[in-house]
Amino acid sequence: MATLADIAKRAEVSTGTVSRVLNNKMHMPISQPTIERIRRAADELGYRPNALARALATGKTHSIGLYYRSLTEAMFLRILEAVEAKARLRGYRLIVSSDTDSFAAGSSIDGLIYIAPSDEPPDRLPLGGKPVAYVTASLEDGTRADVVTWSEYDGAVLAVEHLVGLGHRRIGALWGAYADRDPLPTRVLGFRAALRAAAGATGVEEFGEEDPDQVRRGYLQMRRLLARPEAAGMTAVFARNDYAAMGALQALHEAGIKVPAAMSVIHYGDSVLSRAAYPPLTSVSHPNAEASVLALEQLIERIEDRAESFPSVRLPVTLVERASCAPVPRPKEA
Amino acid sequence: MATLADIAKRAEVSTGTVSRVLNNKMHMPISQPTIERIRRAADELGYRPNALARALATGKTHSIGLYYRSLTEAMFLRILEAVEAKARLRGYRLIVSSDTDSFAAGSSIDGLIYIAPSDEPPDRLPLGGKPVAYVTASLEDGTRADVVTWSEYDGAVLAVEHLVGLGHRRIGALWGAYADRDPLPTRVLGFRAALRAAAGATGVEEFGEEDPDQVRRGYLQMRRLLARPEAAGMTAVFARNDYAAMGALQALHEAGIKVPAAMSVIHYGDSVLSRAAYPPLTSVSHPNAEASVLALEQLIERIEDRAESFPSVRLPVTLVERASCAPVPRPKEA
DNA sequence: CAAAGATAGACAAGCGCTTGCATACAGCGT
DNA sequence: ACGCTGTATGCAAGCGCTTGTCTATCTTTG
Repeated sequence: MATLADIAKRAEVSTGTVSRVLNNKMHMPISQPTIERIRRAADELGYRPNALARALATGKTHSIGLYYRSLTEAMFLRILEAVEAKARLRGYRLIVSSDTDSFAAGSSIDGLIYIAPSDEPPDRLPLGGKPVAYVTASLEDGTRADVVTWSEYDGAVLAVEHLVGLGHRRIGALWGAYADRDPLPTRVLGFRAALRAAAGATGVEEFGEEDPDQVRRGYLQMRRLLARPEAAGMTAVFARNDYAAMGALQALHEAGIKVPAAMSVIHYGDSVLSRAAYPPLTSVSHPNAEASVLALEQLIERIEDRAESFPSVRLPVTLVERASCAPVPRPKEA
Repeated sequence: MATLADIAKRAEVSTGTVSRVLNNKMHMPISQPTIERIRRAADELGYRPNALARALATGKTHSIGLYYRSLTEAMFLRILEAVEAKARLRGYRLIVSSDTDSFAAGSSIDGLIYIAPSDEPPDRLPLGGKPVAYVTASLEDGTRADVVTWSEYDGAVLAVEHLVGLGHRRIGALWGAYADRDPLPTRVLGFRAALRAAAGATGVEEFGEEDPDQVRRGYLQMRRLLARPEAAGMTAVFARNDYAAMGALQALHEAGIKVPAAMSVIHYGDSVLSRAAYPPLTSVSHPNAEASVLALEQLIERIEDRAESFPSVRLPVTLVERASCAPVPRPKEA
C-alpha cells in the first residue's frame, strides 16, 4: 500500500504538501505544476488514503454506529437499507450491532443511532460524549440528544378508527406478551381510548403467550381469542405487529374464516410481510425507516458541528390500506 | 478521554509498561506492585483504549466488512443476525454495506465477507491483499480465497424429487426474470434434469415478468401459469424464491385453489416468510446463514494467520417440510 | 568476590496522516 | 539597495498506542 511518504518522494515534495493537495485543503497556495506532479504520482501508485491514520489525526472516524436490539425483525431490513444508503451518500460507514457494548467509549465511531424497540425506552449510553440520536416511540422530552419519535398511541387510535369507520363494533386485540408490562404500552392505551370514544364499540383483548416464535404466538393467541365467549360477534382484530398478524391469518384460514369477508385484520408495523400476506394486510405503519434516516441526518449535522439545538422531531403514523379490512358484512341483529 | 500517558503519569511508569500490563503482554516480567498501581490508575481514570490508535499501531482493525448486494431480502436478516453475533463473540465489529466500494483498499477492515446473490458469481475486489471469504453458490474452484458454497442444482433436484415422490407429475416453475440469463442458473438446470430423471414427469415453466416488486411478480406469474393450456393437470409448483412463493400463494388463494389439497407449493430459499405464510411453506433451504458464519470463521482464521490452505467448504442443501405440499389427490385418469 | 544471569522498567521509533508555523524566494515600491 | 508582501513549500509536532531494544539493579554461582 502506497503512503503519503511514497508519493512525496516520487513527486519530490513533502508529505504535508501532498496531504494538502490530495485533500484540496489549499488555504495556502500551491503551484499548478506541483499539484499535477502530486496527482500523477498518487495515481501511478494507486494511492488510497489510510482511513485509520486519517481518523487518528483528525479525530473523525466517519463511522456511525447503528444499534438495533433484535436483528431478526423484518422491520429492520427497511431501516438498514435506508440508513446504509444515506450514510454511504454522506461519506459514512455503518457499524451495526445488537449489543450496546460494541459502541462503548473508545470504540471508533463518531456517533450512534439508537433504535429502541418501539415499546421500550432506550438506555442511556456511556459513549464518552459522542452524540447519540434516538429513534424511539417513548423518550421523555428535554433530553440533550437528537430524538426522532412518533406516537404509538395515535397509531392504535388510527387502527381502531379505521375499523369503527367500517362498521366494526366488537374488535379483538392480540397483544402478545404485553401482560406484564407496567406501564402498559401506549398502543394498548390508545386502543382502549379509541374504543371508548366510539359509540358502542368494545374490545376483547388477548394477552400473554409464552411461545418464543412470534408467528406461532400470534397463531395461538388468535385461536384462544376465537374460542372465548366474548368473541361472539367479533368482526375485526388488531394485531400487535406483523408477525402476530401472520399468525392470526394462519389461524383464521385454518378455521375457515374468510379475511376480510368474515373478519377484518389490521396490524401495527408495516413490513414486507404485510405486502406478501394473503390477503395483503392493511396496517398502521410507524415511520421507522424514515425516522432512522432523519436521525442519521441529525446525527451527521451534530457530528459535523452544524447543529446547535436539539429539535425533537415527531413523525406521523399512517394507515396503509391493503386488502385485509372490509366493511362489516351485515348486521347480525336488528 | 484518558490516555495511556495519563495512566503512566499517575502510576509513575512509562507508557510502554502501561500498555504491556493492560494487554497482559508480559513477555517481560513486571512487579506485582507496579501492575496493581497501573490497574488502579486505569480504573480510576475510566480508561478505554482508543481503538483507532491501537489499530494504527498493530495493523489490525478488528473490523470485518459484510457485503450483501440487496439489503432488502428477508434472507439477509438471518445472515446478519448470525454473523453479527459470532463476530462480536470473536471480538470483531461488522461494517455492512451493499456497495463494494465501501470496502476498497485503505478502508479500515481486516477482511471481507462477500455474500453473492445466489445466482450470480461474485466480483473480484481490489482489497489490497486483504482476505476475502466468499459465500456463493457459483464460484469456480481453485480460487485463492475462502469459499463457502452449496449446490443450487441439488436444491432444485431435491424439490422436484420431493414433489415426484408425492406423486406429482406435472410441475410448474416460477422462474422470475431468469429468461435472459446466460448461462441459465443451475437451479433451472437441476429442475429440468430431475424432471427428466423421473418417469413421466413434465414441467411447465414460466419466465420473465417485469414488475420490480418480487411478490407481485410471483403473483402475476402464477396467474399466467394457471392460464396456460399446458397447466392442465398441474398439481405442484416450484417457486424460485420466498417472495415469488408468497405471490403465488396469493394468486392461488384468489383463484380458490386450495394449497396443498389441490396444489402443492414448494420454493427455494427458506426465510421468516416461509414460516409465516399460510400454509407454512415447504422449502428447500440453502444454508445461507450457516455458510456466512462459516465464512466468517475462516476469515478470522486467516486474518489471525492461523489458516494456510484454502479449503473450499460445500454445505448441503436441505428440504424443510412444512405444510404446503401434499400427495397428489387422486389420479385424474386411469 | 567478580562475572553472569534474572528481573524490572525506561526509551524511542514507529503506524500514516494532518496542520500550525517557519522558511525561502520571488517581485514590488521607495 | 532594503524591507515588504505574496507565493510556494518544508518542517515537525502531534493523534494514542505498540513493541524491539537498551539500561539499571539485584541475585546467583563458580
